[in-house]
Amino acid sequence: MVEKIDKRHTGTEKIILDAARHVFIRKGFDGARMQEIANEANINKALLHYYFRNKDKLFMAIFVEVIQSFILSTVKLIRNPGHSVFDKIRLFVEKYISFIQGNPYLPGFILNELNRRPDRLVGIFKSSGLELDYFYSQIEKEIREGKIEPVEPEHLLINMISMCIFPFVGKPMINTIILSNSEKDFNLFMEERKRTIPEFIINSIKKQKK
Amino acid sequence: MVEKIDKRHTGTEKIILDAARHVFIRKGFDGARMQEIANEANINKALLHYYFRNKDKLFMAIFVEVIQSFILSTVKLIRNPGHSVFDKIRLFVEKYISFIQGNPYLPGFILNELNRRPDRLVGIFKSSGLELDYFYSQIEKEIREGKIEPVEPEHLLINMISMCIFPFVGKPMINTIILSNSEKDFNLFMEERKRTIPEFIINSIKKQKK
DNA sequence: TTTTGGTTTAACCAATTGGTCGAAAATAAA
DNA sequence: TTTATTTTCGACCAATTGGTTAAACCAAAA
Repeated sequence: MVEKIDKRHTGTEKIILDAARHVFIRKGFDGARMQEIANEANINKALLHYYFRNKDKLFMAIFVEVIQSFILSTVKLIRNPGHSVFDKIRLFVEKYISFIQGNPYLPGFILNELNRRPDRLVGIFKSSGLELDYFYSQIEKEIREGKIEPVEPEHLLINMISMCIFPFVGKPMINTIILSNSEKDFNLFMEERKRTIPEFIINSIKKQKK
Repeated sequence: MVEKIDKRHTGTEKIILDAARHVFIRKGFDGARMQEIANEANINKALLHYYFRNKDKLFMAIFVEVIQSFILSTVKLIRNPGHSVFDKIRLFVEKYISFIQGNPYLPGFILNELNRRPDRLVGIFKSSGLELDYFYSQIEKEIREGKIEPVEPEHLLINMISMCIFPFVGKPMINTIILSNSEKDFNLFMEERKRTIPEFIINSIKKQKK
C-alpha cells in the first residue's frame, strides 16, 4: 500500500482521472464504485469528492476526454487532402484498428454509455468538430470522375467503421464462434483484417473494366 | 395498479420473466433493480426471490433465452441448403436486420453483458448448436467453381454481421454524426441498408469478367 | 368444515454505496 | 515563527439494494 505511484509532474487530479478511466471503462458507470476508484488511485474516497464533486461529474470528465480522443483519431484521417479515397480507406482501416488495439475496451465502453444515456452525447460530439462533408464530397467527386462505382457515401463510411469496430465489441463472441476451432487468436485475426478490410471495400467500389 | 395484465395461459413465472427481460435489456445487469422488475410485473419483490432465488439466477434465465433466440435466427439462415452464397447473403442481411429492428436493444444488451462477464457465455453458445462449417465449405466450394473471388470465409462472415449489427449498437452516434444534417431518419437508413449491404458484399466478391 | 400445499405480501435486515464533516497534515503567505 | 490556505484523511450518515421471514391468502383435497 505504501508504494506511491510515480506522479511524474502531474498532480492528484491526474492520478484520480487515470484511476477513474480504468475503472469506468472496465465496469461502466453503474458497475464502477467510487471506493474502487479511490483504491486504484491510492487515495481516500473523500478526495474524489473534493476534486470532482460527485460520481456524475467525475464520469463526465473522463467520458468527454475519451470520446474526444476517439473522434480526433477519426477526423485527422478523413480530412487529410492529398489522398485519394482508396488511400484514405487503407490508411483509415490500418490506423483505426491500431488505435483500438491500443485501447480495446474503449468501443464497448463508449457504445454502452451512449445507449444508456444518449442525450449526454450530442453536446460532446458537436463540440469536437467532427466534419464529414469533405469526405463525402471527395467520394462523390471520384464517382463523377469514374474512378469508383456509384455508392452512398454514408453507407460506405458506416460499413468501414462497422467492420473495424464491431469485432472488438463482439470479441468474446468471435473468439467462441469463429475462432474456436482454429488455433488462430484474436489479435492475429485483427492483423489480418487490416489487410482484408481495405481489400474487401476497394474490391467492391472500384470501377469495373468491362 | 389494479389492472391485471392479460396472463394468457401463462403463470406468474412468465410475467416475471417478461418484466425482467424488459428491465435487464434496458438497464443491464448492474443498472437493473429487483424492485423495478417487481413493479413492472405488478408483484411483490419477495415473489421474485420465491420464483428465482436471486438476481443472478433471474438474469441468467433471461440471458440464456435471449442469446439462444438470437443465435437461432442466425443458424436457420446460414444452414439452409439449396441457396447459393449470394442468395444467402441477401436473405441473411434482410432477415437479420428485420429481426433486430424488432428487438433493437438486443445487440447492445448482449454485447455489453458478453464483455462484462465473458466466461458465462461459452456454455450457452456451445449448447445452442451454432455450426458454421457448412457455410464455410459452401463458400470454398463456390470459390473453386469460379463463382466468387477468393475470400477468407471468416472475414466475410464477420464483415456481414458487423455491417448489420453495428449500426444498431452505434445508433446514437450514427444519428448524431451521419444523419444529423440530412432529414433522413434511422429506420429509413436501415431499410436502405437491406439493399445496400448485399450489393456491397456481392459486388466485392463476385467473379470479375475480364 | 378443516386441512394442506403452494402462492403472495408487508415488514424487516444487513450490506453496500454515494456522499458529508470536522479535524489533521501539508504547504504557502505574512 | 505565525497565520492563512489548500490538501488529505478517518469516521460517519442517509439512502438504496438484494435478500429474508413470518404471517396471510387461497384453492383443492379430505
